[in-house]
Amino acid sequence: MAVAGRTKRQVLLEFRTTEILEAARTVFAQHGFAAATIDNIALTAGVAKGTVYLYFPSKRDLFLACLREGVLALHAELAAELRAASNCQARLHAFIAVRFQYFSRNRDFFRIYYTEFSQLVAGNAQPEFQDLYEQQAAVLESVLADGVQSGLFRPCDVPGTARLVYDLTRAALAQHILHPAAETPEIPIDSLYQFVLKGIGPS
Amino acid sequence: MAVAGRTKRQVLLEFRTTEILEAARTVFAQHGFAAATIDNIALTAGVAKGTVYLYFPSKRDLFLACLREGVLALHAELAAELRAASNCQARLHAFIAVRFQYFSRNRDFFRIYYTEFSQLVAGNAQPEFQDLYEQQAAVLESVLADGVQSGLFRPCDVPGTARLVYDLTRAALAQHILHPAAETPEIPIDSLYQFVLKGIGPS
Amino acid sequence: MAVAGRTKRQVLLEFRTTEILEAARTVFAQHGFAAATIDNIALTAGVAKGTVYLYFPSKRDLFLACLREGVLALHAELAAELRAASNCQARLHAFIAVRFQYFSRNRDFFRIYYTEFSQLVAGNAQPEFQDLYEQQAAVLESVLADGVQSGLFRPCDVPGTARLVYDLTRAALAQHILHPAAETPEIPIDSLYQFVLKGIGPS
Amino acid sequence: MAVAGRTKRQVLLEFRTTEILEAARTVFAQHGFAAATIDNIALTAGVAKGTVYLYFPSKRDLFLACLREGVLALHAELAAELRAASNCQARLHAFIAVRFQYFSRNRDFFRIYYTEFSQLVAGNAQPEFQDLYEQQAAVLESVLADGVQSGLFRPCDVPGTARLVYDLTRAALAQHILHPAAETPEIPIDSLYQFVLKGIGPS
DNA sequence: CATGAATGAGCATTCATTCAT
DNA sequence: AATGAATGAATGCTCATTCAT
Repeated sequence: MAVAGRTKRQVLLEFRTTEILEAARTVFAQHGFAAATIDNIALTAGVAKGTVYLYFPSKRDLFLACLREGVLALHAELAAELRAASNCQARLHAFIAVRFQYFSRNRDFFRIYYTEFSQLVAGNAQPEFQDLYEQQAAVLESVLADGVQSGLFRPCDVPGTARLVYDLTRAALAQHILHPAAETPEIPIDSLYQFVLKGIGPS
Repeated sequence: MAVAGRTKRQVLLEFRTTEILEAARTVFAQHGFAAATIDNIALTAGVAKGTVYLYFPSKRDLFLACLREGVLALHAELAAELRAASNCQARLHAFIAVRFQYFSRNRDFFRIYYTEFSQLVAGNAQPEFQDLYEQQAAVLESVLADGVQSGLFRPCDVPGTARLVYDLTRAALAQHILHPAAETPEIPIDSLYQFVLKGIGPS
Repeated sequence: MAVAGRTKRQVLLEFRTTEILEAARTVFAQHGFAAATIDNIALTAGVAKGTVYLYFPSKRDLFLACLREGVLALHAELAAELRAASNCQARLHAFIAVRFQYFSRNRDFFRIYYTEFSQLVAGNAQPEFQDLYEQQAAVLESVLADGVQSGLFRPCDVPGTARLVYDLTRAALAQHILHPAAETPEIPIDSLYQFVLKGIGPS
Repeated sequence: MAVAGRTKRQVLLEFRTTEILEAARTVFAQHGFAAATIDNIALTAGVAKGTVYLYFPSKRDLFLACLREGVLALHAELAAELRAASNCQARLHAFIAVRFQYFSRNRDFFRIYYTEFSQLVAGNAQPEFQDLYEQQAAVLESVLADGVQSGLFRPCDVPGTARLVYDLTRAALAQHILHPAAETPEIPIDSLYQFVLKGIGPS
């Protein structure tokens, strides 16, 4: 009973947390951080305003929780795919493909992610988010470093190029999410992969 | 006399406008649109709050004026360099170089530019800004199209690739502005240009 | 339980609404619409500024609510008295008497009512208020029409005369409220009624 | 020369004063006191904002000057007509007719007059205006008193009845100005006069 | 636990008034 | 005398946060 009680409590806690997080993601994506209101999020989540504060201490924290949750899920998917990839080129392809597919499935999250990323540029980002960002860059960096060592990629400034590729995929995604006409996420993936591999110079 | 009087007025008008615009750029860059306050901008500009409204009808208008001014100056510089370039590869290089150099010189403006750009992704951008954006993409597109036709670039989806390159430069700039350690803007330019031309694949 | 809960909420809602409405009436009567401030109203009501906006969406709405509430109460009293009156002359007397007595009891409201009425003249009145005004004029008109038909009143331009009498009572009330020396509302009522009936000409 | 110089100055002073006063009347009539702006008045008068303050020390003073000017002109016309009238009934008729005709010719002024009058009810009117008002009431009162004494009017509470008649004409005017359909000011005058004389009772 | 009424700091915007030219 | 740029106090309204029920 005691165990079941605690479990039930745990379940409810998680349920509410998820519920509010999802509502927040939707609202933040639609209006941006500043224009989103706790009222609107609570309404969307189907709870009272005060309830939001039982689960998240502040609006900013709620926003960051949205960000963290999405980024961690993305990282998990990416890690799985990278493990499954056989060589560096496959891992590079996986890096691009997973991000494309994940964000295509979670467009609301992408809007939040992209907006917050732009805060990085303004120098106002949360340290935690910056760390998550750096972490991903490091993953890609190691893929590139392996590739260069094994001769599958041509020698280059690995950290700089890693960031370049990282940023490029984000930028391409922004295009893709921005112009939802292209409903087929596969094509941009390969096209992007080819661009990264061969550039636009003459063969 | 009349001419002098009008000139004096004109001068004051321009002076104040510039003064306020510069203050606004600084404050918007530091805090973002929503968190910036007119009070703060006025204080920074060294004028009273009401004075700001003598020159700009609203906070939003002031923000857009910052954006417009910077974008137009950038476009002007770019147009001059493109005219001076001898062939498509030189023009592609100029496209990348001018943007890099302009934004390196105007970092506050870049923050505003980048943030507003992220609003494009959220679908909340001003039509005027979207037009300016599209216009630049079109410029790059024509450079690429010429290059493909003349064989200097390999055949590709020109509009898509143009956006890719466009977005890549912006993303690389974000990196560069974000990590101001690298005070030498020349290296990223060439490195970026090489990346665009040859990708990272093995030669 | 549910009923009690809902009732309690209902009670609080009505209590606060009334509380704010009364404060607003006082403040609007004292300063007029433009010079009244929400701050002052909130202070008078003993609530915070934001609370006012929980019950009324805007200053203008609050003002109109004051107006509406008072006018509707007046109309209700008038309707009851008119039903109780036996003939047209009695109804005319009731029309005058009820208005006199109601406004004597609600002087703050009269100030608001009278001020807003003057907006009618400037052509800036709310349509809703204009409707309420016209409605009352129509009531009096039907009293006069009946009276003319039954020979109790002499033939005349009924709509025009109705407005004349309507306006006259309002004007007389303004006098009465303005000079509160005469604390006996009965005398002006009969004196006014006699004036309406017989004018000032020689018998 | 000195005389001419002073005269020229005098002329200009009067010209500007009138110019601004007329503009103010128009703007106050259109927007009411609170919503009227000095900017708008200056623009309408064709002078700079600061110039208004050379002729009138404050917005409120400008408003009161509008009021005073119009009221004094009305009083002058009324005095002339009263002197020309042969007996009390003629003077009563003149009282009604002059006011009707004057305000019909000066509708903008009527709006200001009427609005300010409603301030009297709220107890916020300027003492000066109250005096002007009382003065007119006294004029009418003496007409009525004479009439009662000479048997042309039936005995009544003279002061109270004077105010009644006074207010009635103002109210009827409001109707007339409010519903400009009736472009013939003569009819309401006689109709009003008859009402005052005979009331609506059966003959 | 959940609620939602209440709070009040905060901000964009307006405009009467002043004063240097 | 005339101007109009500059001022800054004033105010309607919003919304994150708190807390009594």
